[in-house]
Amino acid sequence: MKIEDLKKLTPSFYTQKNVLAVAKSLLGKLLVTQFNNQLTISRIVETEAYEGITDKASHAYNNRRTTRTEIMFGNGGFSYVYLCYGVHYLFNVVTHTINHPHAVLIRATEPIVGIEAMLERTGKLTLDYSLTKGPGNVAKAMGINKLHSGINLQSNELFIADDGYKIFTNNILATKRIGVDYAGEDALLPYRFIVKDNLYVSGKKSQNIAV
DNA sequence: CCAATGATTGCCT
DNA sequence: GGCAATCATTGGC
Repeated sequence: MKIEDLKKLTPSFYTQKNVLAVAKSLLGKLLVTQFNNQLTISRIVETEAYEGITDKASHAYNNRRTTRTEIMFGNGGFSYVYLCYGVHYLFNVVTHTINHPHAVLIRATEPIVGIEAMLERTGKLTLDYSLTKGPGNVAKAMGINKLHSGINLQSNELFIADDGYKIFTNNILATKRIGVDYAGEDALLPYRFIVKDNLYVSGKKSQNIAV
């Protein structure tokens, strides 16, 4: 796979008003990073939607606008990366338009290109499903950190592409979001989307992958 | 200024 | 299943 063959998702994809539709559409798309000339690609299999100022689980809830979340208040199509628990970077895609701080968290992917680099970045010796299972692991394997917050997803170093791979609607499951119990009734919203039976989806025990 | 905390993970029992 | 790691950000004083 060559980077010039990959078709980036357009700005109008990201500025859609329905963040749930975007979160679902992102399933099956390719997350591409090329930092320091190292190409890594993985396929998105789990997402979570954060619906702006009315969503108690969102960093932008109640129009809370801070230095960290400022990028969410800008136009869709940019990355929002932040440090969680002082330990893990989580990669989000900003959606909707200016002053509508919606975002989609990428929670799990399936490694496609640059697996050696991913193993090196994560300090793993062998490939198993934990390599890109869970949002912290996705960012680590793809080489995404705080420096990559606010990047335009039309950039060549970080973007999402469509290679024609289709996920059918009946293979998508919606569940409540993970780790947002503090959000009261909003913690129950079915805003997490997963590819049915995909072994990289978070929450299952990892096992070795047959070669 | 400073204490509290989290959109998690992995190791321990 | 329980919990420690670890720190930028946040909000209160």
